[in-house]
Amino acid sequence: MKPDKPTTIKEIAKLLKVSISTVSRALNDHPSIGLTTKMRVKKLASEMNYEPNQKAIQFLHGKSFIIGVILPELSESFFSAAISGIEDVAYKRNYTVLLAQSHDDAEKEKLLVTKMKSQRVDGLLVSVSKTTSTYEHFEVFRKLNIPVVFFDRIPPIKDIHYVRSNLETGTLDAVNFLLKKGHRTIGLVNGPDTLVASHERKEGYIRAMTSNRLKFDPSLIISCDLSEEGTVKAMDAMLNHRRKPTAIVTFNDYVALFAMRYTKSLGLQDIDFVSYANLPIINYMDYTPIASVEQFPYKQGKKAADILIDLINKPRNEVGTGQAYYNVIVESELVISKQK
Amino acid sequence: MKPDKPTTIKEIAKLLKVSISTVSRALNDHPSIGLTTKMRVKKLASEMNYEPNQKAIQFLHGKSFIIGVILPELSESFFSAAISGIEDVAYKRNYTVLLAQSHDDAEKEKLLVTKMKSQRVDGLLVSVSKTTSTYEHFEVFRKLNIPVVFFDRIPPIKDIHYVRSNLETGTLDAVNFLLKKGHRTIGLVNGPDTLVASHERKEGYIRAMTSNRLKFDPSLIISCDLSEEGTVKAMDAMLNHRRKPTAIVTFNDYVALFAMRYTKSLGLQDIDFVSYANLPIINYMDYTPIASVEQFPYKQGKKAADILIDLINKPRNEVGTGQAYYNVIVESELVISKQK
DNA sequence: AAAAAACACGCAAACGTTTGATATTTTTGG
DNA sequence: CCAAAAATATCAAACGTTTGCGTGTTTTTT
Repeated sequence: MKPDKPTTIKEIAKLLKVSISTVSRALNDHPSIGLTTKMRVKKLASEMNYEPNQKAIQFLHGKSFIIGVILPELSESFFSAAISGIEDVAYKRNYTVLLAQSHDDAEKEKLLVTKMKSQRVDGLLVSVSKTTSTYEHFEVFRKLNIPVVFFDRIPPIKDIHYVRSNLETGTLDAVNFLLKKGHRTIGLVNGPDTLVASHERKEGYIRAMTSNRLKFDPSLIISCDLSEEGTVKAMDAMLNHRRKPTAIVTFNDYVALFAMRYTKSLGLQDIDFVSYANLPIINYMDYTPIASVEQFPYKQGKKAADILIDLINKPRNEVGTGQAYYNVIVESELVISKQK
Repeated sequence: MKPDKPTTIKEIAKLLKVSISTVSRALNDHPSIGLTTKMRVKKLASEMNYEPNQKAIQFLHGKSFIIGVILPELSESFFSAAISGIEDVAYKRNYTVLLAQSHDDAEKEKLLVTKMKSQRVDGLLVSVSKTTSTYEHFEVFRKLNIPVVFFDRIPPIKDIHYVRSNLETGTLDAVNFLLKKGHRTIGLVNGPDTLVASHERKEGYIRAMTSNRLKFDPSLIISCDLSEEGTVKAMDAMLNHRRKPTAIVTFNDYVALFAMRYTKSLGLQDIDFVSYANLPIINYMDYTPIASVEQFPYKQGKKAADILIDLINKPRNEVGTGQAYYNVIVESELVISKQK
């Protein structure tokens, strides 16, 4: 067996003594090719294991059928779930996925954006890194009219397409759930005030309290830096509060774990925890939150990819003519843990 | 701002009134272009935000600078770590990564292989799905002389390149470690006998015992199906063994968790566990194995990608002329947990 | 001062495919 | 049986870039 170069349309044409264009059209079921020729061409093509050279095709009409995806960390289960959603719609709609992780490094992210550009991706899906503070590197894509859709971690700028989850409603549900269980003093171990996500949790918390005609006590919301030490410090404050909470909402599952481990080490067993994210690991924990706000990363990924591909195939938007931007909110939802 | 088409070399040439080839050579620092022209060209190019059209280049010399990666599940931390390794070398060596998950579905895997082929990847990195039992779909690549490197889950066929870990030495270390701690009766909750991985663990176990002049008791190795129920059943047998083990090696961290949870529920606290994989989650557990066999997925990914890219750039191997295959074993290593 | 070397640049082909315009053949209807 | 219509097939351009070869200048060498 020779080190074959892949079969080309040209060779098929030569062997069949027809023109190149005939072969091309035959393979694409063009109406102006006779049935018999079509058959002959297709037969030989499959015999020769012909596979159209996508590079040539992509080059020809300036489309790559590749979407670029830049996200911070695949090892975070949120993102690995999201990428599955992205992949699934991409493959369904005949695109392939060029993947890259920024590892939460703004510089790496910039570099990746350039790389994506030179690979001529048809569109870009981005969840920005934690350290990213400027956003001009995405402007190139705007100039080239290549759509960019942000998801989950979206930059604080105007006129962008994005998909994100709304934690406010999830938090509302969470607090309502705890209220219904009879809790009256509910703490919130929140994240840094700088995060939008912290703000949403807080708002949801407040809405739940006030809509139940309960007074909202700001001192029951304590921010932490999400580390174990930070969590412990926050929990200390929480447990020494004059109104000691009987239930606590934590910023995410890790904070919940830290907090639960700490309360347990103090011999406290009677605090109910509710958390966010619903990581798979909580299924393996000894003590788990009694409920979790699920953000549906798979769904978010799917939605984002769908929008991106829609944008790619949408008739060219004239920039300036009051472009519409997709701003999709995937509602979060409270999931009550199966009690073991 | 018009909906720009990207700048081409041609436009630069026209504006500068030089030939296309001059521009091309200038940009590539070809020696036969004068310094002044080079400067002028480069200046204008960057002003016009020129970015070479990779599609055209790739098409021209039939190289895509893309490596395809097919793996079962990104949500498994082994693979998400591996992909980071792959990515890192790929980017370092100027390749990009086309990613796809088979979700352990053999059919999907086949489809993906086809897709990768038509995208004309320069090479393929594969960890085969659990359900894959035939391997002809990879033969196409062999015919086209596109290198394929398997990693971790490698197919049982000859003449392939692969990178995998060797669990035998890790197991050896693990058992030795337990022996040194004074344990004399050590159990092994193993996986299904059909897995190579189970076999390696068993061999390591046996080697450790015999090399320490201890009699090897086959009844202390119990297979399970890796589910929670299966683990419990295996543990039951283990705990009712006439020689009740004081230490147990488990097939992986999940089995360890199940087993530990079960022993704890029985009020047993004095069994030492050693496990495999070293998942990040064990840092969050209440009871953790005292040591873990690490398989270095990041390193494996890196190594595999390096080999793949080497193969891509290696002068065309004439098939038939006694080709050499890379068979790399990444040794596993025992990691002793930091005691909290 | 003539020949040789060095330098700077341009021409045109090639990569594999699609596609609008055009040419050839077959069929149809009168 | 002929023109017109329908069916079938071909031609050639285009996509953006690289690169071997050729050619016209300048500079250096003897």
